[in-house]
Amino acid sequence: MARTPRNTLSPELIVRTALELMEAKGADAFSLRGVAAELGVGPMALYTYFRSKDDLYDAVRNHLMALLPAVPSNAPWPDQVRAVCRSLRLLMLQHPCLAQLLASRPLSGHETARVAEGLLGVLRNAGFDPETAARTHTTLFTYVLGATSWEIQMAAERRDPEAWRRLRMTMESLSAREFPTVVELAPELARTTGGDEQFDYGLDLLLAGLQVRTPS
Amino acid sequence: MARTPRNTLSPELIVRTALELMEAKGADAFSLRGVAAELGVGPMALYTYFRSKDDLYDAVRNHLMALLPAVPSNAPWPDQVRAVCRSLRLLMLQHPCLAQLLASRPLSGHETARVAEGLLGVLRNAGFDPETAARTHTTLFTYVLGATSWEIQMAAERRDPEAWRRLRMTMESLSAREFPTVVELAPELARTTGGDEQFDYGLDLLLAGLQVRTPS
DNA sequence: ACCTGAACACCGTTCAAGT
DNA sequence: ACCTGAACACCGTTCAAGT
Repeated sequence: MARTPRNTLSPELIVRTALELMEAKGADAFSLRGVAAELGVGPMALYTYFRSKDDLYDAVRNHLMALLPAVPSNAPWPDQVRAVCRSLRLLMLQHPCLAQLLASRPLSGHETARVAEGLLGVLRNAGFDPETAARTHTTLFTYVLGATSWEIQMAAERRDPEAWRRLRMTMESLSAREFPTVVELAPELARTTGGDEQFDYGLDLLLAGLQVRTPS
Repeated sequence: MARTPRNTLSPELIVRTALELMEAKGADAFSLRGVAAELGVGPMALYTYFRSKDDLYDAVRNHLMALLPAVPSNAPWPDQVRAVCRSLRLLMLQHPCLAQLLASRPLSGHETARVAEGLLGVLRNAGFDPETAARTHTTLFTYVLGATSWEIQMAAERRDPEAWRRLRMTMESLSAREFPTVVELAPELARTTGGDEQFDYGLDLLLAGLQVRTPS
């Protein structure tokens, strides 16, 4: 690793390098010392730009959340809601570490403001009162978070042959007397661990429930 | 810490001690060396019972998931679904580390079989076809996971004065031109970050959407 | 089998110092 | 201001050895 000359470091460069490392080796394997080594500087060089490792985590999370596209205008509100939720899921799928970053660290507020603004605006324009709009936003956001995190985890598990073998093993060894339905529906369960169809199914359930309460 | 005599260690004792440490200091601060110290043994003593730290994580997760109560029989199926989802949420609230344990490590399959069996059985008895039952189970499970994880994280943030101050600050400093709806609905948003009411709101949305497709 | 003790290859972070 | 280098207090885990 060549030694980097002075004054070539920047917050953006560090965030970009950190993100690359997280996506290459997984968010767990990531370390400040690793980033520093990749940049060809000593570990302490990073402390000029970030006060701590958590600070860098926040910066990476903000960097990723800023990539969220805007809400499409001129569409029925259910389609707009769908678009926001799908965008967030897609971003998480493209950057799997985002799920962990959103779940682990306290939020500064800025990152989630964009997705909140998108959803809340759509819901308010649709005629929902403030309380219902806020409740619906939290529900939709946490659904996307949970569904996509689970999907990512399951996909990772399928890629790891050892973990996948273990899962198949225990699924097959489940007592048909203790878990009759799980055993019976094993093939269906395997097919519903992720994918666009599964995500949209849950999203449509929420939207269908919401349309019952539609104002106007 | 007194030195523990031989043959007093057991997997159960280690799991219980690990769980206590995780709940006292948070899942992040938890370490094998810490557990060993608490038990009054050397770090390597634990390796007789667990092959690795991840192995111990799995054991703690299994231990917690086994605490899930059974599904109430003799009730309308929507009430049964509600009961299962609420039980899982309650378990997560009582043991906040469970959220992280479910999200971080690959699953052996055994832990989730019980909640799956409960939900799937209820849905199949209600008359849903296998595919719909499986899809609905995944949707409900991931909703509970996402909603409760978020709730726990927000509660932790409120307890940390520094993090809470930062969040309030950025919420108040949000540009009213860039984020008009978030600024307008700030009080409502603050009230919908968790709690029984918020959880049930989302759950009822899903159930309402589901009842549209009810067979029979 | 059950457990110890030293050692290895890591961490994040502090502190004093250099430019 | 920007960065180095040594040091501190930790990690999980391996390995050889003891009982």
